[in-house]
Amino acid sequence: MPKAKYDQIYRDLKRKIEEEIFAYQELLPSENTLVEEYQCSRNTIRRAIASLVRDGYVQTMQGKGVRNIFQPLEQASFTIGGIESFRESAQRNHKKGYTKVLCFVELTADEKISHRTGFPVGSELYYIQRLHYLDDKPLILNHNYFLKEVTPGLTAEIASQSIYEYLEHTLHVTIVNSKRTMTVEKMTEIDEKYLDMDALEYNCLAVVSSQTFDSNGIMFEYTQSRHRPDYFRFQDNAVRRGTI
Amino acid sequence: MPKAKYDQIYRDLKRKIEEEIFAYQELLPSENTLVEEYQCSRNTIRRAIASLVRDGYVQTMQGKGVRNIFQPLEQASFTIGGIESFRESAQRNHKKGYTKVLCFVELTADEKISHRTGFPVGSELYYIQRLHYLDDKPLILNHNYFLKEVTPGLTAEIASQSIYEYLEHTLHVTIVNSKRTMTVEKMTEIDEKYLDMDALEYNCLAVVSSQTFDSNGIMFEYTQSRHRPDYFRFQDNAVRRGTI
DNA sequence: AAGATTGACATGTTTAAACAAGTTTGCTAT
DNA sequence: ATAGCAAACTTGTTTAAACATGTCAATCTT
Repeated sequence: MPKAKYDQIYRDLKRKIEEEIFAYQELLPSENTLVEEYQCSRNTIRRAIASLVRDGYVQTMQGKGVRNIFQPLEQASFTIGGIESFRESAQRNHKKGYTKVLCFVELTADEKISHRTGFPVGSELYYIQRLHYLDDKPLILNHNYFLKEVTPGLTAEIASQSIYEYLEHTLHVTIVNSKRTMTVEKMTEIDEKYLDMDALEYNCLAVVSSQTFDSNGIMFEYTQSRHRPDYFRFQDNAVRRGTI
Repeated sequence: MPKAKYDQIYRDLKRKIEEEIFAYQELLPSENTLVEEYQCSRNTIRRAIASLVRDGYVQTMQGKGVRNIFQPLEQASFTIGGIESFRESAQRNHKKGYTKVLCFVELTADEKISHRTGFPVGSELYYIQRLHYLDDKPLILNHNYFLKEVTPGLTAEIASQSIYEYLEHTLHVTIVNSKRTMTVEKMTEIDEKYLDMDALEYNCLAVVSSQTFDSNGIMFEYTQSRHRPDYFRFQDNAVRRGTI
């Protein structure tokens, strides 16, 4: 599937790091060595390495080399990060997940919705409320707004499976960019009703709001995901400017 | 200060986007046009644009152009994202911030600390507990562990000012990479004591744990930041693989 | 009028080369 | 023995060129 050479090299190096073929704190082979190994130009190697840096897998040091700083982390809980659908995340964590559609309506963005979501007033939208289960526990309450113009033909049936699969494979909408904001919010009655939080004494949720853009640079989705706090974990890697 | 050409172009384009010299949803000038404008090669332009993509400022579209998708966001609350110290964040948000040191001790990592922080057992550490105030409100309770070997001479006095300024300007330690994990945790008695949370009925905190690496790829800091939820906001931009 | 083709132009990938700048190593002159 | 230096590495920046691939509009064909 990945046809670009730099992407193949990136994946191969990433695998070797994850499988500890390169040890923690060890230096990777030099760029020129990798050029010979992969039979490509130095630029292509550097591009693959830049991706590993961005992932927090390695650290480059001018004059010295490229150090492996990857440490496998406990996957105790459900982890997000990157652009990934609930189904993909569930699969990656080897859990069985399913989705219940609580509400599926069409509506037009008024002033209030526009301000909250970023869609222009008057936009024709699908509004979907969904509950995501992982190992039979309701973990995420999702409020989705999709721009009808970009995502025509959406149904409750599709929403109970994977909306993203429908978008990508049927409508050929490609997701390119997603701006996310994470906050902590007081739990509402609706949250309490759907997420089994009685026994636990949390009164807050982790809330992830995201605006998603398609390949035309059009924002076609606004989603608010309300996560049970005991199963929420977000990973991130920040790199000093200049490396990418 | 930024001497690299691609970095200057990146900053200039970023500024033009922020000042809305390029309108939202407008296409930027084509790469070849920018090549003439900035008198550089196409690769250098492409590198600058790649940085803007990573920031979520623009979106590239093969065959079409580069679209500005930047929208100024409400900075109502304290925002983190990127590698930035508390002092820098406060300054960027035009708030006056100060820091109170609650505890400053030296200790050696035992099994328990090692497991929590990722430092090897036996590491000589500074452990610092700090409270960050913004506009006279205590917002963040910080637990810092610094590797003594990399950060010698740290004092409570320095900790009450800016540790990062000391590291960068006095010790010339450059921070390169920071792995962060965000979770939501139940509030403890200590949290309650220091963060004025009585009136509000939150019983949770936003917790950011981070491991920070220096330019030698050595992890020299582990920090757990416990944020008052009503002032916590984390921004992020996820990009589909292949763009960087 | 509708459909197909072509050419101009956009970004995406890859190579090659040169030079800059930081680190390490080992030799040399003292 | 050691301080200093130079050579041989390392990654970082920039240019130039070629070709691939996607988009769009004008034009040609039917």
